Amino acid sequence: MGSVLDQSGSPLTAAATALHEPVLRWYDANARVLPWRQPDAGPWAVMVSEFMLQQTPVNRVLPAYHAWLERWPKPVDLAAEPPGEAVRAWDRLGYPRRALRLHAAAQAIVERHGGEVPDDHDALLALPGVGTYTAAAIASFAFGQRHAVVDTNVRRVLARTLTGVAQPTISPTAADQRLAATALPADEPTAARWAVASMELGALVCTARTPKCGDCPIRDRCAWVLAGSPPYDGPPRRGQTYEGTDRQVRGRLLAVLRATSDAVPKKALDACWHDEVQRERALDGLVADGLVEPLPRARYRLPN
DNA sequence: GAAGCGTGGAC
DNA sequence: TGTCCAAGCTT
Repeated sequence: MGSVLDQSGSPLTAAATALHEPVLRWYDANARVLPWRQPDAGPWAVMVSEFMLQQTPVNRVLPAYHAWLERWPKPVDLAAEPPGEAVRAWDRLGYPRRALRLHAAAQAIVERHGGEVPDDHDALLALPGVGTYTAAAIASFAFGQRHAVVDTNVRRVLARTLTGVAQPTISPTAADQRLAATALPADEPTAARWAVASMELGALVCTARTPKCGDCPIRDRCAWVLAGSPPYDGPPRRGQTYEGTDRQVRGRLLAVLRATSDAVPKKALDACWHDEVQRERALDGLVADGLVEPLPRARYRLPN
């Protein structure tokens, strides 16, 4: 599939290479100070941050992140706890299955890697809850390796600057990965800096809603801006409904269980939602997911 | 490949 | 006010 146009030395590669210097300079001057970027943040801290940042904004992650690492400074500390404690400490970050997977990943790290977060991309990818993005992010941010780190920010930056469209495709594609790989600087340390810098540019300047093109270090070579910033022209992005969904019911049930370490009578859970059919379905789903443990005499708690 | 999975802030 | 969006993963 490798067209000549995708190989090094192509116009696309030249366009990408022209972005590196200004973006790296911009990052050095404008990067946010975030705890997982500090010198004392090891691979475990980076890994915890990446799990929490999957679909949850930075500002809401910060308090949970600090509490988590204070309580569980190493993978072995988390692995020694019941999974329910991870779910409780997850608080209201959302998608609590991530807490379960982070706990399972910590156990796998203890069992397979001597308690140290592995630096190998494939070993990372094999951990529960670690997909393409997170494996590349940990390998790049924590270990300085050269990987295409493709999240929604990077997809948007590349869609605008190189493809010339207002928004990336609705879901990630193999083409995104190829484009990001093409845009990656050749040498390892520069690639690692580019990964975090291009992501930060997407988070702070090249934003989804109202991009701050006036502050952008590469506006003079952005394909989208040079094309006159044409509006999004693609299939409608279906918004997520939430009110009345099983998700909402699950959230309410779990909120009750998080609030106490005691076994909760089913009657207390029944008060969460009026529709019995939906309520039972949601509760069954939580049990099936391992987020809730049923006990004798119609009682429930977070898993032990 | 689509669907399912939380929660809250911003405009 | 409702819609969109936020460092995705799993089945």
